[in-house]
Amino acid sequence: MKTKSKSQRVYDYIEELVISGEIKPGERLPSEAKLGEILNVSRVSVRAGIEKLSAIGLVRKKKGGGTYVNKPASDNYLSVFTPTLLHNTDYLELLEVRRALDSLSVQLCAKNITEAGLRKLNEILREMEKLSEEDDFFVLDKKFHLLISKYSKNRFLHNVHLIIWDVIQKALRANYYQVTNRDRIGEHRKIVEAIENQDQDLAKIYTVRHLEEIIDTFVCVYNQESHQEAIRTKK
Amino acid sequence: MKTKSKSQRVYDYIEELVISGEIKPGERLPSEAKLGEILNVSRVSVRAGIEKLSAIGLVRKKKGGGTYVNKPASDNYLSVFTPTLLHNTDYLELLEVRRALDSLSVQLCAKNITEAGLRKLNEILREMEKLSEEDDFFVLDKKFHLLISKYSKNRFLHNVHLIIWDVIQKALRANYYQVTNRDRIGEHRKIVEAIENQDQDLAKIYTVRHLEEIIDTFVCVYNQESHQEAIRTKK
DNA sequence: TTTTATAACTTGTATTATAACTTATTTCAA
DNA sequence: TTGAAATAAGTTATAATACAAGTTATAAAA
Repeated sequence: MKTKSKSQRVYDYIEELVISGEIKPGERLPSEAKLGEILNVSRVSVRAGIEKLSAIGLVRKKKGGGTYVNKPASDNYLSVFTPTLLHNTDYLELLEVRRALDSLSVQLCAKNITEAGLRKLNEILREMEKLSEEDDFFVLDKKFHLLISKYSKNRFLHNVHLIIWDVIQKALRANYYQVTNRDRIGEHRKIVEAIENQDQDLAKIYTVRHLEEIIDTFVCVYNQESHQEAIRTKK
Repeated sequence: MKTKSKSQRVYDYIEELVISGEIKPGERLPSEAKLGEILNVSRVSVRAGIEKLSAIGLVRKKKGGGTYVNKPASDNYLSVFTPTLLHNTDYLELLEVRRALDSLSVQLCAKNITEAGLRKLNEILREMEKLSEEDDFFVLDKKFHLLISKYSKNRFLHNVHLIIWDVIQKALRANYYQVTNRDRIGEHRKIVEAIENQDQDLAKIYTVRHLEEIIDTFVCVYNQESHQEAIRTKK
């Protein structure tokens, strides 16, 4: 029989308090000192347990103010997954998943989009046209696709998209792949037009095509690189 | 300008080491004392940062032995997280995402499945037929679909599926919804047959149908419940 | 060479102290 | 009585030190 560590006991105790509803989102946990008293452990162990809970986003700590149970659906919920997913992720695999999920979200978006949402999409398109720097394009690209997934009105789907774009962003930073975005703006515009007409099928078609263009570009660049790598190794 | 906490600096530093590949899965981190020296912080702060990383499963601590970077896709590395997702997730939204992702994974699976994989799938089918308890069915159901996603050979997709099934499992435990699985076995068998014939399209069709059956059942049960709820409220 | 004992190292927990920040209370002036 | 400012009390963040408990590397012995 393996004995639980003290910090784990703290973790379990608080998790139970939250899941059982004894402490509701927005409410404050007992102070670290009090928890230590209750569970008969030192403040060090209490802090270790709480640290974990805050890492997974169940609670939020406020220096000097206490520790609070998080309201669900705070934006940073899923971002904790990123590092784990990242160092295992082949970018092509991720794009394959995106093709499936973007198809779904654009369909739902075409059904549920509002006037305000459409204005925002068109605004992003205009900003894209004004750009020259490749880096800034990424920011708009991310904003564009996350906006679509947001208007899918499926929060779980949106959350998964948040993970994905977080991974993409970090992959970019880590230079795991190179992007050449050429003329993606036209593809984006077609998608928006289809959404405007609430044509779910067409929106899906354009989105799949968009993703496949991205995949092709990536595969192309990737092959070039490994080719050059092979040449370098020969020398 | 908000200054980062020291524990966050530790967190970021180690995350960077892992993402950049400087420390690879399975390798050991510098000791807490050494990290504190490097970053010029106390061991308390180092431990706080590492605690978070271990909560999200990026690293694994071994008392007396050191802290190691986790190999990705270790079975337990997502489970810590789920309670947060849970009370925010509408089950229907999740099923909608599953429909999209299961379609993809079954297609890839039909392409990439091995003899051994097929044997395992058929074995699960046989076990399902022998069952009576509803609870045990869930375990097999989960195993079945995760096996398919595993043989998609897309690790990112598989990871997302791991998250999803973890959420489903906890939702079950928390009685957020009721399941009535009736005759899902036949649907499973058709999917396996399509995979055996490496017929990607057919496998996809059966999977979509399977998911839509599940959705229908859920909607049906859900409506009944809210109906009864309405009656209770009236009294 | 293999086994065993030892030493060095590493994480887990406890204690104490102080800094930095937040919240509740009290005090004082208008 | 009200409102603002000052104060006190409470809370998390960090540090330093100590020791327990487990692991790993090294040295000694068979």
